[in-house]
Amino acid sequence: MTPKCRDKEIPSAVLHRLPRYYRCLRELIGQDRLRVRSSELAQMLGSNASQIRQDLHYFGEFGQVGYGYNVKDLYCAIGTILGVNRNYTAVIWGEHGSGVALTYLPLMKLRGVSLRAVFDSDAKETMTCSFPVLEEDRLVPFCTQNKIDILILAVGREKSATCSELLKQIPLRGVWNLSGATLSLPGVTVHDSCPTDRYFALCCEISEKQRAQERNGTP
Amino acid sequence: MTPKCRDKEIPSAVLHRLPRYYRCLRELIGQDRLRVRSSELAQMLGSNASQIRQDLHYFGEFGQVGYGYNVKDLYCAIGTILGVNRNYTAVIWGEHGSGVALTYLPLMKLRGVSLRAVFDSDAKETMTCSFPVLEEDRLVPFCTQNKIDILILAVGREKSATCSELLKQIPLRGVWNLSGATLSLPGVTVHDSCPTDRYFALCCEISEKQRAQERNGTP
DNA sequence: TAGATTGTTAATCGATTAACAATC
DNA sequence: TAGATTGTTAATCGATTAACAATC
Repeated sequence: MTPKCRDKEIPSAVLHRLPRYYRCLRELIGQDRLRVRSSELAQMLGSNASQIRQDLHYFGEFGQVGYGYNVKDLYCAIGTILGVNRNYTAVIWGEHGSGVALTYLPLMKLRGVSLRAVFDSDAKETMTCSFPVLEEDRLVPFCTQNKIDILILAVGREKSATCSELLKQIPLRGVWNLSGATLSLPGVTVHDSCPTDRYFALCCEISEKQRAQERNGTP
Repeated sequence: MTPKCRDKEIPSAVLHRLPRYYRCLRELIGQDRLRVRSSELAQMLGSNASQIRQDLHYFGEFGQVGYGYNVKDLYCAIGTILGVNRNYTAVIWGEHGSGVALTYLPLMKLRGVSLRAVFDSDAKETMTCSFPVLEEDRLVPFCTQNKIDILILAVGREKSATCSELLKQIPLRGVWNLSGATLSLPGVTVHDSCPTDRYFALCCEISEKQRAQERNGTP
């Protein structure tokens, strides 16, 4: 039941769906479900049974023909693929409170997320934080000494331009870049995701619908 | 130079890239650039000149052969497509501070985003907020009376199950669903994006690399 | 004019869905 | 056993990239 060691890389579309599968399975465990069919997973995720089987197939054979999947086994297997039990350590680098703000999102309490510190100089007065809030000049030594794996970059667009140089001094494994600017850090896995973009994609779709209505004369 | 009224729907891949184009063009305006080539945009975005031209082509002909694109014109045109000047109004619904926390992200100060209120019962003690923080029982009347367009749902997974009924009572245009749960709201455009998922996708990729290294015996 | 760069069609690539033999 | 459901291959669909004529 251990994940296959495929030579192929995981297709990016599959990789980005895995966390959703993981959440879905955690929910099923909460409901004390023991087995689940690909068709059920598909329904929960608004996807397609074929896709579920196809996706899981990249990692091995987790299911049993005529039965389905064992919920706990599949949950553990996907957890392993996601690296949840490697317990990567993380810090947040924000400004004007954006760093501390992120600690209030449900994310930070999840299994597999080990937040060690927040760097956010001017946050102290405006909100309380249950993680240590440190000064920016401690960023490089702190991350180096504590072998931090992941940095969550939540500074604004303007400041982010100046961050690259500092980040190059830290032996990170990955950066989750929420700043909106483009980072180039050789050897470091960088995932960009600008929260703004999702909001405006939603606006765009709404606006499209409105335009269509206006064209058709619906008042 | 006004966007074409194509009958075709915007392909989802294109729609999700538009906000990035928009950000990119704003940066160029900040640099007082007047014109830009598709190849330059491509480089800034880590994409492909062909793709830029192909994408823009869905909306009309913004460029000039042999010259490129006028930065300001293109910026305005994409703004129109995104619906920025429709100035959709929004509220946030969070809990345990997650709602107020979102107001600290740079998002909320952008043009085209009109945040009107935050509903987050137990946030008041932990942080200050520059937007009105209201009690949850005012959610439905407030949104209805003020004709709120978009609701940003930032409550936790558990609570979100109970939100649907309340949300159905509000005539919203769209919901940006950060809760991780699946919402079904007939007639309302819903965009799901669970911040957790991006973090774990990053972990997954890092973990994959580590596995590959371990296989090859790199210590 | 000549060089540059678009709009647009065609070719390629990857991702999704359908179908079904294998089998518990 | 018979029914159910997987793993897996094949077919379809959509998205990306390449190529080039049109033209400023």
